[in-house]
Amino acid sequence: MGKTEMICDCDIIHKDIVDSVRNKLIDEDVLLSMADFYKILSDSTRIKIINVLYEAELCVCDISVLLNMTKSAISHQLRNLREMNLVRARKQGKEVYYSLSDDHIRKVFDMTREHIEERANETEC
Amino acid sequence: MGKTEMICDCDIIHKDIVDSVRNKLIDEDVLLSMADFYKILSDSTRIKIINVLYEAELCVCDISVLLNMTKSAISHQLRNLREMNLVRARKQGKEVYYSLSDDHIRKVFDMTREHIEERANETEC
DNA sequence: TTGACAATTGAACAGCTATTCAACTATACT
DNA sequence: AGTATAGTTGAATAGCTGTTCAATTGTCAA
Repeated sequence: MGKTEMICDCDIIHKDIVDSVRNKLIDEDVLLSMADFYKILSDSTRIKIINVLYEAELCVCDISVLLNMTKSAISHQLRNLREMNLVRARKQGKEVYYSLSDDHIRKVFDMTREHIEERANETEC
Repeated sequence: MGKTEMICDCDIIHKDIVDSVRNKLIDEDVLLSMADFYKILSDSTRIKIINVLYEAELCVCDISVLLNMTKSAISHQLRNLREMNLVRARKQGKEVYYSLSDDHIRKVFDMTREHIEERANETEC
């Protein structure tokens, strides 16, 4: 019964609990998308870009100065953020201005920030 | 004035905007902690572990069966999750039972899930 | 048209990380 | 004590990813 191939070599599996949990699991595609969503925010350069765009619409040049990184490095990461629909681009003359694509990312950002700063206070003791 | 070393080679920097943004930026340590927080959730195996522990306290064996992965792989990732205080371990006899360490991770998980599923609906058209 | 510059792109490289494998620890049972 | 099993650990490997560098595109101005 169950999987044809069992990688695990255990005897003590709590069959009833395992079966119960299995029925409640989230669809794997959704889980993978969630992981991808977190992944895009898990890089220090990208989170810094989100942070500066949180405050204003900026061109690649401005972001480069604020982060003290090359335009190339910034441009590569902006591409990733754009592909995940976290930022949008607006071209005006030679420059391209970037901004956060919607308010959802702001909420996620705020929430995580609060979480981190709470944790920082907790560990003070 | 400004940084001693300028990596960026731009001329058109919007000095007023850049200065204004710079004053509002979040402390770098907090940003790095936020990135680390996202990083721990950005792996498919870890997010699956969170998902199963969301439903019940489980031993390593149970998790291995549910994810169809070796105990070693699961154990390595549980270690990462433990170090980030996302899960806690309770030893009972030979087995070690894992559970989510608090409700905060549940809220973050729920929120992201909603976000992903909304996005999935939007892109249906 | 020519020159200058903002921005993008692709290839290469270096650093990181998840899984595998084997060895090991700890606990329970006989 | 001896055996079996749950779980952990460290080293090695393979795959992924962020930055750099050089080349290129697109736009503006003379």
